[in-house]
Amino acid sequence: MGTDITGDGEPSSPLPVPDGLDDNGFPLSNSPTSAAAATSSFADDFYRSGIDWSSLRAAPSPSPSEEPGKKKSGGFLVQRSLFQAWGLDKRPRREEEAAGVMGGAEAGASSAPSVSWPGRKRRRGGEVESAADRKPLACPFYKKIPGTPFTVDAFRYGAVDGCYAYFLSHFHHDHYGGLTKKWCHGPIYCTALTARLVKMCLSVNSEYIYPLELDKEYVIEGVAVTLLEANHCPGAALIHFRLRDGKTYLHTGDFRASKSMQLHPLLQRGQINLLYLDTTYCNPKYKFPPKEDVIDFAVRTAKRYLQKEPKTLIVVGAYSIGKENVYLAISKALQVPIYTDASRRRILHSFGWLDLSKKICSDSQSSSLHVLPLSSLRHEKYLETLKQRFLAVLAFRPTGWTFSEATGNQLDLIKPSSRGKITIYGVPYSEHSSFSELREFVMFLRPQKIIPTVNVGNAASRDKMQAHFREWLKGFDTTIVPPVPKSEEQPISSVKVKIGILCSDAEKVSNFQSCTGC
DNA sequence: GCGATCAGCT
DNA sequence: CACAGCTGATCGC
Repeated sequence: MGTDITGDGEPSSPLPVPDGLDDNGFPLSNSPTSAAAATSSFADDFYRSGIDWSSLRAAPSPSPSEEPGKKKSGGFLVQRSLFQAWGLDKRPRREEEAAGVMGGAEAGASSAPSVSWPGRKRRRGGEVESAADRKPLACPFYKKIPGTPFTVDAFRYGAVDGCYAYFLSHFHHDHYGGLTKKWCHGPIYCTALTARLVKMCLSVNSEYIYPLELDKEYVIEGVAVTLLEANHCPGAALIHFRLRDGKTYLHTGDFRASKSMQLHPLLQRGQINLLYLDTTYCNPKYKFPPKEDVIDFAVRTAKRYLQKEPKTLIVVGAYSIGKENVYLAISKALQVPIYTDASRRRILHSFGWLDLSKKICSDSQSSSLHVLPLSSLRHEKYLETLKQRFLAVLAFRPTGWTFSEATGNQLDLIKPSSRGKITIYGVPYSEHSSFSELREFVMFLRPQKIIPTVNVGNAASRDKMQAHFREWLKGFDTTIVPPVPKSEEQPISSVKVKIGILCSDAEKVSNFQSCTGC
């Protein structure tokens, strides 16, 4: 598909990787299926296309004469130096173990390998390896940003060789997995909202956390970095990188593509060399309506049920963060406060989203609108206990999975599941792009190359996605319009923001801007 | 006991 | 299917 972007030549000799993984962090199949071949051809394809992935590779044998501290450009980056520079000359004592090498759910861990590969610890049926025997996880190549010392959402691999800056796209478990209060592998860059959650919920040391404002260009390790609203959960960001040589990459983290994104000056047609794409629903079978329509449907449904039975408890299922607009809209429409437990209240209040905060109450008795973990919607205990105060329960389970070929965009065709006085509606409220939204986004952007970041654990699924990408980009030449006039050395940034100074908590809070995507 | 991780599950 | 977790078991400290 793409033409050579860099002409930088072939990557250097591969890093030593743990047994059982290829040098991109993909598991080597034990069985002689086509999966192994397809895996390597997938990765090879990216290598062949001329992207220089070598910058994230440590020198084959780190030269002892290498000056401590980081090298800004050229040559290899040696992680060891960074630890020395920080006086943290210590690798983690226990490397993360090789489990879910595909990087957790967002990488399709469960579709990847039911095969177990060497290095994976077995706990059941068989011998148990000791922790010391375990091999470290390899960071998969699609989490690394070529030509930079950056990774995105790569916290479960311990210290990643050559990585000086760890970006966190948003605060969902499958992206921050591995982040704990013991984190000491390097600075973490994310939005201010995500930064607060990382500190509050994971107790990560503030000295490692660097909150960035949306739409502001920062220069980090010589690379211009801008975070953009991702239209996913509060604090979620697209990450835009502009390298010194003019190459431009966009990492979508998790996002829901929208028409308004096309208006962003950094997302103009033909300006992205490499797109790391959230391909969660990159399959034509995933159709769902705009979020507004789903919210409208939930509000209408709630009103209808309340009319029939005024003593109805409305329940909205939600993960830690995300889906706030569903229950906020119901709260506003029905003029009822939102009850949820203390831990979620703490998180929601931390958003600094005043409209939401003022609706939250801590007394379950005084509210007929409750927000629960999605898992509680299965257990009927909670619903049962509340039946003492309410005569009926109407629950919403908002997820992009709630789709049906038949219903498609027709919300009124949704059939709830009912048992007694308890009714549960699965509503197709998605915080990821639908297939058609993905297609429109990609066809607008016309990136030179696309790396899917979700559903990559399965070779067949990767091939299907690549086929879609080819189709979408067919007929367009892949010449990238330089985002800046091609002339002499470009200053990397018009608005330079100093990075490397730790903000005080007060500064970080005052920097907070209300969540535009909410 | 506590925190972290994993298999299994939805 | 698997969103983005949760649960219970297990391990190291």
